[in-house]
Amino acid sequence: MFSLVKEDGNARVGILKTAHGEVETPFFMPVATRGVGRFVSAEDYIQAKVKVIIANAFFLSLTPGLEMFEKRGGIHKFMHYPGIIFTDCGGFQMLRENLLLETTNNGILLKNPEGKDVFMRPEKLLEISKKINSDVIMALDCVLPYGRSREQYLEALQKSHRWTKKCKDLHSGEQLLFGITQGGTFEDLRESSAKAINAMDFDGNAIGGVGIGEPSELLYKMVDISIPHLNKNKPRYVMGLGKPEQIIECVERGIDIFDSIYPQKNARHGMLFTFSGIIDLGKEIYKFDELPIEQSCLCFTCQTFSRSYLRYLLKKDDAVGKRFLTIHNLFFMQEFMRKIRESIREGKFQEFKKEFLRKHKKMN
RNA sequence: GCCCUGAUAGUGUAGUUGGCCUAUCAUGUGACCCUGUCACGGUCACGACCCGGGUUCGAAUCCCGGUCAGGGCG
Repeated sequence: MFSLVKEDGNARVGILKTAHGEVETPFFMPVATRGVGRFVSAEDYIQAKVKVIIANAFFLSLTPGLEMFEKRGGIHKFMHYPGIIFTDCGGFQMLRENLLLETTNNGILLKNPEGKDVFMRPEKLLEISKKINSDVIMALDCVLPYGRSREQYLEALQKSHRWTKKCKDLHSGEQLLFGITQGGTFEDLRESSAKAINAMDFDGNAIGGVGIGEPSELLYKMVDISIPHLNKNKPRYVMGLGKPEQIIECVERGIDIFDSIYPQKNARHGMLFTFSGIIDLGKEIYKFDELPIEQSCLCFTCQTFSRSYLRYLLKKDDAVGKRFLTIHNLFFMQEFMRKIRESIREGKFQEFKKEFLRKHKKMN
């Protein structure tokens, strides 16, 4: 399932094997909550060299509905994407006030914008996930917003561990199952959660409940505390991180998997990542600029369009423009991760990191 | 040449029985933000009463003159 290929400090390159092929870690997967990424298609993913995406079991169970997956033979055929697909569990939706109704000892009552409320519990999650037939199932966790009390995090952690364990007990078959740690920003809770989840022996271990408003230093601290207790021979995943500098800091600490809406959402608003720094395409200086976003970039957008045209589409609020901008950031993230892996393989991760961070700031 | 109508941020506008206008809204520009459901998103800042004179305690608002624009008549 997972094997290490090379280590450079705590950073490592590995291979994750799934029912739909294998992928090198560390990798970044874009978010396709309802089986589609905003403004991009499965074709766009392929062209942008995206090997893995993450969808959401909760939302997929609402529409198109589970019968669709049973009839079509799972999510891969349904959305016509041949790569690896993770599915998230619905735990993160606890942070959305408009979705969370309540939590009980057994699960989460979520508001369904399209019909009857859904009680998400381990049994239901696994039933859904089996029909969707994703490659990796994220076990059900209990997530609290940043800034709650220790008592609240402790109570949530007990629920989280109960649900996660239940998922593990119920699980069987070819799909991989990852557990998720919690504990807010409390060091002792993070440590005990990492130990508990690790002991449940999942196919991979995720750190959850971070990147939700806490300072980056606190995030790194939580990762530092968790890592020593998470089996080195299994993939480690920090959920929800999409800022390149956070990703590279976490890779340095031994994290293998990332996901986020961040690169896509910001692309649509004119923030483009390049290896020379961050471009804000909204700036007037790009009005008559015939250069691509990034001259060395091989993505479809950079090979085809000038910044001035892309800026024009951005200002026009045009959906096609949003697609082009998204494609660039998707491609950038894949290139970014590829370069990280290459540097680890060559034993030059530190140099790469230093050089990347030196350039990785806002241009203009 | 005469008459009528109008003139408010870069653009389009609200206000025009005088005070509550340090002037509305949209767009624009600038800054910051966006992290396991991503709205064509959010927050903040910048930016205007055509010019001159008058009435009045007080004028974007009323009066006079001018300029410009549109329309009408010669």
